[in-house]
Amino acid sequence: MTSTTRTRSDVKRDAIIQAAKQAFQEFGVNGTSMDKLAELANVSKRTVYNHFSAKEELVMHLIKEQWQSALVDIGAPYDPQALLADQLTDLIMADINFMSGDEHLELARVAIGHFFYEPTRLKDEVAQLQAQEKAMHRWLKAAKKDNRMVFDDIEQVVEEMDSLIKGQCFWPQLFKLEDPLTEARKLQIAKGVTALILCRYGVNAPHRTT
Amino acid sequence: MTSTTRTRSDVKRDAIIQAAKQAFQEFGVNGTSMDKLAELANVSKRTVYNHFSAKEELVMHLIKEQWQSALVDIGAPYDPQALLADQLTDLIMADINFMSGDEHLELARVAIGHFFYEPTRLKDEVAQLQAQEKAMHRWLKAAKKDNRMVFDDIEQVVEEMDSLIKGQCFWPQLFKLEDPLTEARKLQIAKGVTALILCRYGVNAPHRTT
DNA sequence: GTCATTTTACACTGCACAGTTTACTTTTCA
DNA sequence: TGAAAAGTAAACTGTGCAGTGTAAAATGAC
Repeated sequence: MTSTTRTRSDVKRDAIIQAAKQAFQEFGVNGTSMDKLAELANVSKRTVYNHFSAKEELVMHLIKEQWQSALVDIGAPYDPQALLADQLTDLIMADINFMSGDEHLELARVAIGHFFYEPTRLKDEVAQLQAQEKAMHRWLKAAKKDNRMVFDDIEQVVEEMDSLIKGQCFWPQLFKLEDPLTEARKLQIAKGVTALILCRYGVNAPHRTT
Repeated sequence: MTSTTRTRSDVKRDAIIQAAKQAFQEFGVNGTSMDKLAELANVSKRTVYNHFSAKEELVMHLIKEQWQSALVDIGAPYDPQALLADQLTDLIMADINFMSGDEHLELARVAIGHFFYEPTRLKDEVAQLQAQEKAMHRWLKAAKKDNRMVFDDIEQVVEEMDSLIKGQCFWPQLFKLEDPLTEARKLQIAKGVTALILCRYGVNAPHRTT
């Protein structure tokens, strides 16, 4: 058992972080007073300030450290032997699982809500996420080199896939406009996106010139 | 000339509305005090309260009345004579022009920022926008009946198009992550979406079973 | 020119909330 | 077991801001 958080201090700290994550994502940073937060964490307000010298520091801890550590490496390199459709669906599923996972969604809600009116800072935070797209990038490039896909502008393809995925698995969930996705629904979406992309850019499909 | 706003009262009122739209979208409702707002509008604070009894009322005026009146009817019914691709590109262009128009973008920023942590109210506001999708809906249905498109689930097709459009013409602009779209770029995106959708659901394309 | 309406300046109330201080208690661990 | 470290409750400070009250001044209709 590596998990038992040791000192009482650590236990309290975790309680604060969990309560903050929960409250900030639900009511927003401005909608959560430090008194309310302390109460939710079952901790005295002074203890909160012993761990985080200011509210903003707590917010930044969530956005930087916690969100950082929620990042997942989306693996699976291109495999010339396997079916394109299967590989792509797997890649997309991995992306969907990350994007629509509770941890990511909650922290994204905190970050986006907090930086909504500060485009510069928001851009910085979002930038680190774009790294996730690199796996898709590499895979597409390999599939093209292997002559199983055809496209001029890889950025366009990535953007189209990204839009399709986020539009169905991220934005509606971020704003709680829709219920969380079931596994079946995720797979259905992944297959839909795969079909769309391969139909257009897979080698068997007819192409229209841009 | 129908435009000369008559009474001085109306002039002031307009100044307040314009200043509020500008300030709320840039700094957020909470980030704009009534004193600051009055100053921006070149109006005394008391005058603001003479026109709108509370801050929230001003916000709701922007979101309800102003946003309402920014709605555009996206016309063009299905035409069995014309090329599918041309018609669809036109429809999408109309959608893009609306979605990424300054008026819509600014009011959306006010509304989404204001209701970020109130999913229920946000859902209501967003719902009225979905009406815009009806034109696309009708067109797709007509094209299917005319045997020039094939699909099982029209909702899926609409959602895919919507994701593609918003992902490239709305979300990045809403958060000011990207520069405003040029006309050329809009057309490029519209053609990209058209190609993707027709390749998959147009009658000449090969189909994969879901 | 006069009277009603509207605007303005500015002082004022009340509240919510970030952050601090104090006096006291509990936990840790050497 | 006892001293250092961490936690607690509650009162307190200061600030920013929504909204009000008031008396004087500008505007406009007739």
